[in-house]
Amino acid sequence: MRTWPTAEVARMAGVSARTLRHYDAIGLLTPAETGHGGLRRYGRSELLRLQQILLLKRLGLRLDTIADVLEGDLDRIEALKRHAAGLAEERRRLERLAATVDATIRQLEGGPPMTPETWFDGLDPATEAAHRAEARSRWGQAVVERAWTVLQELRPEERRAIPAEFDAINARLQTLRDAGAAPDDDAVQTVVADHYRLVARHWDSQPGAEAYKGLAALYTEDPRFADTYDQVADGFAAYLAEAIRHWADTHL
Amino acid sequence: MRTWPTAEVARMAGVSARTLRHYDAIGLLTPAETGHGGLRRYGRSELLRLQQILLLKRLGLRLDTIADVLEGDLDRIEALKRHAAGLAEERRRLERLAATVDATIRQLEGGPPMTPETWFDGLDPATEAAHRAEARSRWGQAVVERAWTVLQELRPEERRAIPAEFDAINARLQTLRDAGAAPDDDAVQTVVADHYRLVARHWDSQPGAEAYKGLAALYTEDPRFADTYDQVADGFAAYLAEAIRHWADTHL
DNA sequence: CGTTGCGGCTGACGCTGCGGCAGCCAATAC
DNA sequence: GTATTGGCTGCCGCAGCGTCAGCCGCAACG
Repeated sequence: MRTWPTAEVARMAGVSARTLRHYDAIGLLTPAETGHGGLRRYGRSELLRLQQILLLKRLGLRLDTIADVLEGDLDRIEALKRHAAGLAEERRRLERLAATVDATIRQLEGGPPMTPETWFDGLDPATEAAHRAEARSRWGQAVVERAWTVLQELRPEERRAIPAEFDAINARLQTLRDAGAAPDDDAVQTVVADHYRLVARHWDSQPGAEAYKGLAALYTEDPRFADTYDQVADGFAAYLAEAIRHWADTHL
Repeated sequence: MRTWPTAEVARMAGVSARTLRHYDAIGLLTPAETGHGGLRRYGRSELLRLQQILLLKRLGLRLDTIADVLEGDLDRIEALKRHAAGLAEERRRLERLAATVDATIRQLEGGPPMTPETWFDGLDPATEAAHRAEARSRWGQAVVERAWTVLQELRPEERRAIPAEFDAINARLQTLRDAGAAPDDDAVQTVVADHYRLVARHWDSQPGAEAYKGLAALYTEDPRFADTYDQVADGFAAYLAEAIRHWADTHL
């Protein structure tokens, strides 16, 4: 049977000799014979297998998955469909991430600040779940989980509307703060009341003092939130949190 | 000044202690003080820096890029815009790749075969360029480069039309082959003449014998082409190549 | 006073798919 | 005799940590 040395196979297939050695090392493509000081020689069936490998690799399959497919442990079509699903998911993730990046750029350039519905965008599902679980354990189920599910269930036009309302409230607060008003100032507390009503509208029940103050803690202690709020103005998150705590203590 | 130990910072920021140590190791985030057996303590400014780091990381920036940004060596907006461009490119790549995967699935399930314009889809630009360069060196500039540029410059409706014409020719050849006709059979050679005219139509000049035989070599020796053609029927690529070589020898 | 436990530390390996380099061997060409 | 191919075997590097393993210091508990 005709056999070919490494370099020739590499040239024919358009891959490097290093790659062929690697495939040998991981057992993906074993030469037909290996003798005479380790010289590899590949036969026709190895070339065919290499074609299959490169075809599947071109589609983005992992090498171990390719091995499974070629060993018959895995159905090609099944594997490719799973792969396609993964690709679709990755695409969606990238789309969300790109949107978040664009929003950040606009914000840095002086546009409207980043909005709540982008807070969790672009995280992969595992990270996202971990963040939510972690947030839950820190501030209790009530605060984060409800806010989260509420955000998820809103219709798109509602989701787009909410940030603007928060922005408006933030702007009013920032104006008062610039004017030197303390967090427990009456004017500030009036705005906080609006903030509470806004939050309550998207809660599935009226938040109690604990839950509302938990939200305040969220603003300052979770860097993802704190950062967003502090980009309104430096220290704004702490200011808002202080105002909320005072309002909750006096009104709830 | 108040300082916090590793674990506490980790909890506040929602990252692992290991991550903080890693950031220290690569010089991205150095603790305010490190004493008493290597104990790390972070101050307020380190926390702020960590917030910045996590914000940028969430947007998908690489850690060394983040370092550059935070050191002021790189403009945030500039970096983010470059990143956004990269994301867009990656998305396009994934889209093309997904299309190729879908086409492959349909083909494996018995649909129409993969078409020439998907051959190079989903490769990253560097790989693609390398493949083309490599193909050029093997079969000469004329064959691959022209075919490639021609494919690139076609209008979409033309690109969609070409594969069908090739498919039709392949089907005619396959019929003859099934009937036992040799590659140099007159009937086969007539079909090859049509094939030549089809190829010539998309070439920027009439291919000579060498170029046309180079194309035949491409069909059998480049796994990307060979695989596609052999999925018409086993050994079809070799059959077609043989027929082409004979026709070229007698007609060009 | 010993032990357990917690919280911290420092390596070092693992993952993915090779690229690239150093160092060595064998056959061939000059 | 020697310079050139062409092949081989390690091993490092890449991104960003997760995950041990192994050790230290300080506290509480029996």
